Amino acid sequence: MIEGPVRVRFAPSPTGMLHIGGVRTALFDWLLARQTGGQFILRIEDTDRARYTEGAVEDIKESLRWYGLDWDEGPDVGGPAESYFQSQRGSYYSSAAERLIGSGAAYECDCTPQRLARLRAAQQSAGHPPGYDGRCRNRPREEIDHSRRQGLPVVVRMRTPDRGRVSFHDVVRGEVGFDLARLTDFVIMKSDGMPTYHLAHVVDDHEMRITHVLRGEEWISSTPRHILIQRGLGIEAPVYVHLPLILGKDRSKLSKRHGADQALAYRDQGFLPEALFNFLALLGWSPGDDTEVMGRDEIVGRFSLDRVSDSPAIFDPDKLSWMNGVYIRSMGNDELADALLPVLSDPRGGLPESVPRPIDRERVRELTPLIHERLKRLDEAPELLEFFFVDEVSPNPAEIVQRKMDRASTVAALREALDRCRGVDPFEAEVLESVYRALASELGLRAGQLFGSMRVAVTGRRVAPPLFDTMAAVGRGGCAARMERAIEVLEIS
RNA sequence: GCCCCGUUGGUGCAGCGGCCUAGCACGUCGGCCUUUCAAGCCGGAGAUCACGGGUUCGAAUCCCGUACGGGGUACCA
Repeated sequence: MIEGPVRVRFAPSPTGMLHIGGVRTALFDWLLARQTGGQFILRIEDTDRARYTEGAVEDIKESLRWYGLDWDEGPDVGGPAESYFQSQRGSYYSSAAERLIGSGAAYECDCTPQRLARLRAAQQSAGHPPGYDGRCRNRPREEIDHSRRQGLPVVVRMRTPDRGRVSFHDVVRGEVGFDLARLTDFVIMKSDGMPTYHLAHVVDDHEMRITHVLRGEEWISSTPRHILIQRGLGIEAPVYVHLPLILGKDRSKLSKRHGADQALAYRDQGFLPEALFNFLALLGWSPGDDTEVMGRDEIVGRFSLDRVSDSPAIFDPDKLSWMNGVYIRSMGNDELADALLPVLSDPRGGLPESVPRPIDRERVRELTPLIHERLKRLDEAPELLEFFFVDEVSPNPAEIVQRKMDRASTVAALREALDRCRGVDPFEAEVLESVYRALASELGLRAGQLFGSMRVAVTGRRVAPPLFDTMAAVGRGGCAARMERAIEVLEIS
């Protein structure tokens, strides 16, 4: 447990749609902030002009909102450290870079990309590790200024120690050490005047008084660079928490191949944010006992960094589906119906276009109980409810005929069923059941035989919600018409 | 190549030196319920705790090595 409020940030780079791994990181940030009464800050790291993607910032915000991760400072809500876009915080980075140059911790470099590429190629072919060779370490100021006037690109590099070790404490992994000899002078200011990630986030985390840095494990090996920059600037390091990566079921990096990897894809596939929240919380963390289904508040209460796993978390879509089903079943009827309405109305994947819009909300509320516990994802509803909304279904004759029956006996049974249909009063499940149970025994049929034929006749499907509830919902007229149609189908084919 | 991290049934997680004849969940198989499918309930199969050495009275748990997996090694984050 952490004593005192934390300040944590989620700092995505708007280079594409937000990935599910990013949401998990943001979730852990958020949990920590809410648990300790601290602040969760959203900061946009848009220092890479080449990879900037239009719409990515909107996607990040929309994703966080859908998952219920509200930020206390950042875009749209502002805050004391405004701006929360790195592209608008240039002066912080340039003055930090100047200080580093002034103290000799960093220096300017006018090596061209071509030279660096050649250097790298030579190192690789010679079997050496790639890295900057330090050509500009002691170049006189005038030479660099001259290059700048010539329009040559000039960057700022950290002067890294040639030997020694740097080590830091990671909450998840403990003491982690690196040999400085293999860390070459890295760029902190690019030639376009933008800082690199290494400089920018260190400056901002300090400026924004971030206490805990939670990020993916892929960052652990660049942490020594961040320590070096902090030392150069004379600022204190935050607490580092490197979260285990999320891998697919085949233990490779999560990607489109594993199904949805984009944060909002889950919304579009009919998952509930509460289910994803719960599921994602368990990716790299566990409460210590066998509890799995937990609501937001319970997770906020039980979350703890020292229970974060140090081995990768595997994303199991089957388990997510199961959990989503659990959350769907826990919803109230009207709540589910209201969630289903937009899904059913969707022109793509919703009910057929022939069903007039808007879809009747009351009707959906009546039908929801019939599919409630059969649903794992909201987007399964249109398929399950379709036959209630269309005028006619087309039953397959082979499916109407049940085991140990033939066409003739089935037709005879359906004729009787159709006949009884007119006399059922009121036309409700309970009455229907007693009428048709009686019919089955009169005909010498097993209940399953009669009901099976009727089910296919009325719904057009072999698998459907309980027959009599379904019939009551379809109504007397509809049931009669559909049974007539089934008899026809059997007779003409 | 080099550096860093990891390794418990098909899968996810629990286990933090004796309570482990290794627990829970997903999946799977069987049964009950039953008009189909679900849901629910009951039960089963499934792990020499990656491998090899140590330390210890005692190791899934600590140490070393090997194998395998992952991450990093940019004027990307």
